[in-house]
Amino acid sequence: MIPERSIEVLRAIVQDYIATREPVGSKALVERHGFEVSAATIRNDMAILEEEELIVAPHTSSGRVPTDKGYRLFVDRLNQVKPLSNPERHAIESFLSESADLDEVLGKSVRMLSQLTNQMAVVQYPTLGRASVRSVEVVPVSDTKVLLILVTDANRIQQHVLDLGGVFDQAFIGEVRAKLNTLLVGAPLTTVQDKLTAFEDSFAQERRAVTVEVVSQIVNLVDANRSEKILVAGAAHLARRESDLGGNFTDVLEAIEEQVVLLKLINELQADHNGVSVRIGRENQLDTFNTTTVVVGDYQNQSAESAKVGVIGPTRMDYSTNIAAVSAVARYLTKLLGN
Amino acid sequence: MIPERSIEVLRAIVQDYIATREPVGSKALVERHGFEVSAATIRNDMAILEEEELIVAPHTSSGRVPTDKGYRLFVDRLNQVKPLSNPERHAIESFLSESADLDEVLGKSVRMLSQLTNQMAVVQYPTLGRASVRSVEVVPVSDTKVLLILVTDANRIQQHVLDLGGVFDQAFIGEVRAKLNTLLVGAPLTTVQDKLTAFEDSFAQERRAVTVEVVSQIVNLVDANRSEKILVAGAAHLARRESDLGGNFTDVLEAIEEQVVLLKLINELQADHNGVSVRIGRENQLDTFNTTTVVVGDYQNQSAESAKVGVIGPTRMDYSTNIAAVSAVARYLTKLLGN
DNA sequence: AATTGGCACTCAAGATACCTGAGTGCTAAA
DNA sequence: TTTAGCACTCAGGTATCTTGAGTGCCAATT
Repeated sequence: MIPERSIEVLRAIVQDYIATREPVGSKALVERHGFEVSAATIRNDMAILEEEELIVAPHTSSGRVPTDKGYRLFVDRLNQVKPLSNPERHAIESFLSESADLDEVLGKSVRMLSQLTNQMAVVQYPTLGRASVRSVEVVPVSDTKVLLILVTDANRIQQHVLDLGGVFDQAFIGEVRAKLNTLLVGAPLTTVQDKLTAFEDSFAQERRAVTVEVVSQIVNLVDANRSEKILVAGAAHLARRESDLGGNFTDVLEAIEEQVVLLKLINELQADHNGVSVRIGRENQLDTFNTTTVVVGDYQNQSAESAKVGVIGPTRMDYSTNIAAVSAVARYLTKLLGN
Repeated sequence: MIPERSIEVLRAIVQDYIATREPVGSKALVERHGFEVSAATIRNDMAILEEEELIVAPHTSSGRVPTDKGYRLFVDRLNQVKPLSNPERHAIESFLSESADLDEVLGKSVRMLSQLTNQMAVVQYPTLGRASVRSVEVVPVSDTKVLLILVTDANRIQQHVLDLGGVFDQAFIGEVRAKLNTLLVGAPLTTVQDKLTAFEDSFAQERRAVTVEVVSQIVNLVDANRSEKILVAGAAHLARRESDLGGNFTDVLEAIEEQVVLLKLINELQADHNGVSVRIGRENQLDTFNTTTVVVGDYQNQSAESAKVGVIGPTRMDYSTNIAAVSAVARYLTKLLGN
């Protein structure tokens, strides 16, 4: 077991290193934190920490720097989450309070989280696996085109413009709309495809081609609901910390723009701390994200489907602030979208 | 007037510098380009170019580097736009051919342009100043909420969820919808606000509060149409060229995320070369964009409203490729959205 | 008048050496 | 277990040299 004071020393090292970016030495520790022992004693403690691989010396005889494992212990045991300041709480509330559609809410949230933390922020769209169809609309938008609208949730609307390939009459559109609604309203998304198998059969022969197209697009909309999508904000913050990233900043940015890797990354995390979960450096198991920490939280929408919000930054980050902010934004999102 | 050969020397310098990133010297020029004169002669030509401020020496006695003015002359007079390769053309066509709504088309376009050029790409949404209302839909999405949909254009749909603050009956919704359409269908966007001034008066007293809200949201949707929006892709490309940007990469990224500055920037440009316009370095008149070149083209939608597509990169960029790609994407967008 | 060879000159960038000081690890005493 | 003392290490700063690519200019040549 690691002695109490050694753990305190680790906390001090993490705090100082986060604050100053300099490897921190025994003397500075004694001075800046109220340790009632001499530097030599602290050095003994540091030897223990080094033994446990919680800190390392960048080169023989320089101060120490926390390892991923050190940060981990810090986050798990030492980090008292500092509550958001009142202005910050207020900002979140008023910023997100005006009800709006999903795109707006998520867009605002991710920008706000980025500002709050000075980190790059990400938010994932809910997947709606368990949701069901609320209504389907078919709206003419030109001589030959209609707009298909799929409403699955008070905040979630999907649309697609469909070219019917010829002029259509109003009655036909009405028929399509009525039949679609009869078939689909209330149906769970997972069953939509099945329910539509016989859809085109109920139309006159010459209309078949068009109705097939309609079905295929509806299915696409459903899939789009399921397909995972992510918003990102604050890339500039990440760029500013480039030097903390050990040079592979470009790779990180690329991976994030790819979205696929990013999705995988944030979906592996399961909430623990205050509903927030943290992956530090190599814990991400991806070379690209070797030097980054990912902090994510869950939020739930109306259908109790959950998705992630979070921030991504260098492992040398202000864990207290970031965990608090992510946790707060996740809670507010749940409040707002969960009704 | 600058002698013919000196101009050729400038072209060679620009090409070599773009290719190698090294300041280029007289000897290398003679070797790599088929000048039938000696290095000393080239040096005389270079003296002329320096006199004209088309090139500079980073330090006494090193090779030369083009100035903004040098690039400008290169772009205006020397740069024969290289046509896209066949695979590239094909990629554009097939990539964009599947008709889809505006969000999809623009999203795909900007990513493709970024890939084609290896630069950060941007695309602006059309402003629709001259467009008019095609239809308005009001769709219930929950007990107390409706979805307002404004269709202005076959490819342009705007939506907003509106909380009515209480339970509503179907007949009322129908009435709202009918009256809105009677009033607005065919009306130019600019007149929508006027047409709605008396809207709420036609409803029973107890409904007034709700209808006022409806009007205000419709006006918002119209404004959102007018408000300028931009998509960005390929920030990683810009990051990779960070060193060409003279260190203010972070500022550039920040300004681009701000969107406001970016909008101003690209809207100042008027098409000239092949329908494409180029701003080089200080020509942007913004310190932040001192070392970047912006290449933008116009595209038109159905209502003949135009918007911009383009790329942003360091002044040291491959002008031929970038101008060609921007021009091609702009043309395809016009074809696709202009019908 | 344009071109060229020759030559002295400049300066960034790399190599080398040296110094300094923060910080360590270890040992022996308290 | 803690501490003072001390020799040791090494990154990073500074100073000095060297090298070579490249220049500007001049006088000779075409």
